Order: sequence, then structure tokens, then C-alpha cells
Amino acid sequence: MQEAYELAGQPFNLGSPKQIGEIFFTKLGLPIVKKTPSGAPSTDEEVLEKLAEDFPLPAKLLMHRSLSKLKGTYTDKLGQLANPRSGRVHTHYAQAVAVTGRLSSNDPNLQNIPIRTAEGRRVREAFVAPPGHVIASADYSQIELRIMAHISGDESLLRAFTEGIDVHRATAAEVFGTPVDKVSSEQRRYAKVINFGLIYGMSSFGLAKNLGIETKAAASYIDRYFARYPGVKRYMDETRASAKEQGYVETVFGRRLYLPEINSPNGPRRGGAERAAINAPMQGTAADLIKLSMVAVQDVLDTEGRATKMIMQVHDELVFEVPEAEVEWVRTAVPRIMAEVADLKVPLLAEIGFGPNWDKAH
DNA sequence: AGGTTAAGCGCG
DNA sequence: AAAGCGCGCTTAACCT
Repeated sequence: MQEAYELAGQPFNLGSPKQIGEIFFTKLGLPIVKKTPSGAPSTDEEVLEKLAEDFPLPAKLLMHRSLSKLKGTYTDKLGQLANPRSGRVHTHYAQAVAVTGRLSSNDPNLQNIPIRTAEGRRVREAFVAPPGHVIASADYSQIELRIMAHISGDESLLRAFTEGIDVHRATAAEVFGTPVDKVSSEQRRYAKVINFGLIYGMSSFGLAKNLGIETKAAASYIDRYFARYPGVKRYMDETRASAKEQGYVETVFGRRLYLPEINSPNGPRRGGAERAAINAPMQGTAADLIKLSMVAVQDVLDTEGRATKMIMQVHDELVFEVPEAEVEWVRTAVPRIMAEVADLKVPLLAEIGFGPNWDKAH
């Protein structure tokens, strides 16, 4: 998109990294917050949010970035990609691209349709059901944390899921030493970031940056977490160790990810491999489970001669086009099949919603 | 004209 | 030295 703007009488283009750099860091004298891997001053979202505290231009650029992303990637593009015969967009799923065993989606990618902002959700609303049908979305609840509980065998984490407690709330109670029903919304928010961070092998440095706190404070949260969930600590240590010994890690169902850099003398590379080793069993087992679900659900649809169609997969979510007459059947059958697809040490939970479009189905 | 890389950002 | 896993798509800039 060519959008000409003007600053001090000179035209410039908001889409040009070179021009942004020249304007921000040379002409206006804004501080360089961080650099990209190649050494250029970064202008990513995190940097711009910080610069916006002291200067007016970065906020405008952020607005332009988000809107042009939506327009250029989705609004302008999806309509062009509709098949003239079916009037629909038909994605391609790749089964052997993602190293963890996930599917990937391309041309168009339907696994990154916006949902996190109100403007973005308007794109999602364009995915509509035909007359007489509704869209159903069935997704696994906290699937990766449940898998972490299963693999690690950690008693407290297993108990939280078995008793059906909100897992972020449970974590907050443990880490902050508060009764479960006294957890504040900020404590829960912190616990949620900690839980997600653990799945990705995040360090105290990363946690600190994410929460906007001191690295030492973040380190003490992590220490408290591991004190309360010693099984998770053991999982992290043993997974790293066995990855170094064997050169690979495995999902619960035995699919392997080889990690050739796990013993590299190069620190950053080795660190990357260690984080992948922590994450892959969880992300990969989740991928195994939803693949089993896809097969199991389709098998029942076929056997029973149902008219419901499975139309998309988004990692922990299956999307269906459902004739109105089959809604009540789908509402009970699909989450049950998804929950019963494997017998782990924790119950699996799948939730389902219905609506006239993909957004409203959530 | 066409391909590749860097940077950034959409999702789970 | 880097610091959070896995993807695909877009634009600008650079290269052949």
C-alpha cells in the first residue's frame, strides 16, 4: 500500500522501514530502544509502544500498521481467493511442515484469522454459514497445560485439572500463597503469563519483560512456582537431559523431534534447542490429539450419515458447518468424542459454541 | 522481470 | 550472546 504522508514539508511512506528509521532516529532524535538481528534500529510494536510514551508519532504508526495489516492480508485478499465455482475460500493443509506435528495452513492461511481485537474480529465475521446452517467451533480447553500435567505427573497440577479448578487461578493461589477464592485479577493475570511462559521454556528475563517487572522478581516467581509444582521442575530438567543424551524428544504418542543443536557449543543455538525440547512434547501431543479427534469425529459423521461438515482445523479447534437440525446432536457428540479420544491422567475438556458466523461461534 | 532476505505481525 | 515454542503472509529492499 502506497500511502504518502508529510513531515516538516517532506513526503514519506509509513510502510518503508528505511524512511521510518531516518525520520525517527535521525531527524526526530528518538532513542534507539533495541536493534534487530542485523543491527538496524527496531521499530516493532514493543518499541513503538515505549516511544509512544514520549512522542506523538509512534502511536499513529502503530494504528497504521495494524489497520494496513488487516486490510492488506485479509480484507483485500480473502475475497480474491474465493473459488469461483464454490464461492468459498479453500485452504491447503500441510501435514509435514511443522516439526512438532501440527498442521499448517496456506493459500490462504486460515489458521491466523484475526480474533484478538474488535477490528480484527470483523474479518472473522465474514466466515458465514449458508442458509439453514450454523457455524460450530469446538476447542480443547488448556490442552497444553493438561498435557504438561499428564507428562510431568505433578500432583498439584493434576489435582487442579481433576477438580476442575481454573488453572491460572490455581497457579496464582500457589505462587502467591493466597486462598483460591481470594486470588485477585492481577494475580491471575501474572499466573497466566507464568503458565504460558513455562510451556515455551521462558527464562526469568523473558518473564520480567512480559510482566514489566524486575528480573529478580520474575526469578523469585519462577522459584516459587517450581517449589509448588516440583513435578513440573523435574519434567523440565529430565526433558533437557534426555534430549541431550538421545538427541530427540517424543510426544506421548511417540512422534519424535530431532534436535541436532541440543549439544551445540553455540550458546544461543543450544538455548533455542533446549526450549524447543521443552515445548515440543506438549505442542506435539496436542497436535496428535486433535488429529485423532479429526479422524474419530469424521468416522462418526460418516457412520451415522450426518450432513454436518468438518471444514477447518486451527491447532486446538475444529470448525464445522452444521444444518440446524443437527445442532443439538453436534453440541453433545463432538465435545464428547474430542474428550474421549485419549485416556490421560487428567480429563480432557472440549467446549463448543454455535453462531451464524465464525466469530459468533466462540 | 523475478527471486531472496529482513522485518514485522496475524494466529494457536 | 541471548533471553518465548510453532507457523504463513506482506512489504520494502536488495540481488541476479
